[in-house]
Amino acid sequence: MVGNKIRNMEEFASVSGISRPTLSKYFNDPTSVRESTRKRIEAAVDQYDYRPNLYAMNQNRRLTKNIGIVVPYLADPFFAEIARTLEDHVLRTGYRPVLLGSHGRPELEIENLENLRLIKPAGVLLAPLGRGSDREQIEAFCQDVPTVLFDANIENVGEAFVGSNNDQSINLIVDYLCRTGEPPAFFEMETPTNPNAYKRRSAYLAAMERLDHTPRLIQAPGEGWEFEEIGFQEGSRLVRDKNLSTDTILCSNDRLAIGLLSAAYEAGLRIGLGAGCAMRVAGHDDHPFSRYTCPTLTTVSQDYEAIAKKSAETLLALIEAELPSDSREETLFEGRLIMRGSA
Amino acid sequence: MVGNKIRNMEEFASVSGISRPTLSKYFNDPTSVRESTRKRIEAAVDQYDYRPNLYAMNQNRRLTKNIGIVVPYLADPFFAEIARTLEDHVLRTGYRPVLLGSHGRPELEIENLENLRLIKPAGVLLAPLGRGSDREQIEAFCQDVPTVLFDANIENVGEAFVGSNNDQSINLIVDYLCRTGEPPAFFEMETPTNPNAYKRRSAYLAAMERLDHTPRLIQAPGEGWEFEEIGFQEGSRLVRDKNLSTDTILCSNDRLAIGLLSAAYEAGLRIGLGAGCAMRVAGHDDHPFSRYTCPTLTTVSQDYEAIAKKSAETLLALIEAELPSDSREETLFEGRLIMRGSA
DNA sequence: CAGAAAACTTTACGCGCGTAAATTTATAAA
DNA sequence: TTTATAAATTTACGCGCGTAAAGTTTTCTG
Repeated sequence: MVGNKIRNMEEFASVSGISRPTLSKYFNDPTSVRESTRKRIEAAVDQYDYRPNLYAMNQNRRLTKNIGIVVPYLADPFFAEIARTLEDHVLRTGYRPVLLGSHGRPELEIENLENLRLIKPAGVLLAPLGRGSDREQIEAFCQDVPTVLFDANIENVGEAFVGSNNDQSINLIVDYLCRTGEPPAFFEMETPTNPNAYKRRSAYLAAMERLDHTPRLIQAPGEGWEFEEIGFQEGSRLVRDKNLSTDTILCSNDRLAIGLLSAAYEAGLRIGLGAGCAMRVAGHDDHPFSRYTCPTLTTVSQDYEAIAKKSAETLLALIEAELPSDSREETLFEGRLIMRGSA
Repeated sequence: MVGNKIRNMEEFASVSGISRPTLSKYFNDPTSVRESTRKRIEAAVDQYDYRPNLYAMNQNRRLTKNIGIVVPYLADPFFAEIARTLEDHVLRTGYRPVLLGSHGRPELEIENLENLRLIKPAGVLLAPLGRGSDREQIEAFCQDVPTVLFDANIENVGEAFVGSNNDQSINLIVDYLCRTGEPPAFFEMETPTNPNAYKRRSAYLAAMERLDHTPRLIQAPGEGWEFEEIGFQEGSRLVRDKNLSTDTILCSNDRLAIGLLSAAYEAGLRIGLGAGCAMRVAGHDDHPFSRYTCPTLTTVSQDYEAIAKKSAETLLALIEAELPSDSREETLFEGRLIMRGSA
């Protein structure tokens, strides 16, 4: 440890014996300098504990090493988990993730994008709110900043989309449910926030038709992101009225299912597929909490890791290519059936 | 909308008819200019859609308007929720929140602080990991950057601490449990990650002693932040062995309780305070999911809003005072009993 | 309305780094 | 070794803004 702290790259250049332009190149991209020089620089960095001023670095660069990650709702463990995975992938490639949550509010989503503009990100990974999103503004943003959408698609917005194949996953679970008991009714929100919900609804309708069963939609009223509460309220009504033509309910997502399970429990209704059970419930997403519900929740898993990996890789490829891709790539990952106690 | 975009403050000064130093003052603190000038500037900002370059702005400033928020684990809805509340408070005061999660990893916690250094934050709100935290490094950081700790305390580190009064809240729930049934055993992690856990343990022991009951600790093995899983594992053992001297279990936090409830359900054990129930379970924190467990979880609420508000206010006062406070203030909020179905 | 105080303008310099161009040095290929 | 090529150095300028100092205008006070 040397007494005086290095104040800028100029000083660091003189003490390390390496010219400032070369140092600048190194800090911009360590692989852009010869290996021998890189080692010398890294030794000096360790010795003098120097780190370049982030603001001065980014001021004159057209693009920074920042990558924005925007999710609709950070308090939802599903998004928290996928955000965490994305952060890891971004970090590993030498970029700086900047995580922003939109708290379910469209105006905050736009504000987040505006704030991201200020930090001149190399690219953005965006999981849009869905229905509430201001399509025009997001589109405008995507014109300026390379953006990959994930989780929820907005047609023709962004350079690519990575999500899961709702047709396949809903088919999978409908098949399973029909094979092991009565055909399911579909439990969803009346006005879903998320476009996946619409996809899942039509996938359900198609699957039921294919299997020659009459579909049945149960639509819970309510707005916002308190899905458990919405599922609980409508679930309570459901178990009270008991005028259902089936004993099996497929929920549009796990959080609704969690609310429904809670309502059923309160009503003393036994859920599961064993004898003595009044009802079967299945979900969708393999939410982190779905293995601790009572009973544990049968669901379809989304491949978090694959979605995160593919999103990050697509964006980085886009950034490195330095030009907008000519075609908009859509990647869908398949769900896996997770058989647990509830159905 | 005028055709050409304004490229810098110089240009904006000429088109708006206000000198650049005044504009600079305005963007630094809108209240520092005369009201009439402020209105003129704001009109011009709207008209020309100009926003100053963040990097150039921050480069020469000793401190920025950034406020770091660091939490140990963003995938825990408790922290996600409190982080959200903190963000709101910070935004309202004209600062920019920068949210970072440590993913339960001490080295990442330090890295987060190092990254925060780079953006020269005006202050930091830190919920430390606890046991795993590198005390020395955090202490060094707090020397340089005004920091308020919340949720988990580290003795004499940071300018202030805001958390909840574990003595009071544990007393509250122990009292309640003893009054309504058998005195509780205490269910916790063998080696808790969080200092609150230690506080709660001793509060439990003291409360039991005060009430002339024999305390009983149940200590679940396991490391990391998968509390539900740890609670589930130890819970399964517990309901299998059934050699408990009481039918009432107080969990150190709600997430452990969620695991325990799940284990009990799997084992066919009925939880609650009614007749026919084999066991009572209570938690601590009023975790967002605790109202959807089966049965719903009786617990003690932490006052998220109050903790967030006080933390943010304390930090801002500190920043505005521009000098380290002479005494380290510790604020503890009281918990409220949330009576639900499980106990 | 005068005088003082506050707010603003003009002028000028500096921050820490990016980056281009010309030159020198190191490395690899023949 | 010579030669071609890649990499590093030297020199120089600019980015967009912070900010200090001195002068000017506006606003406030009585």
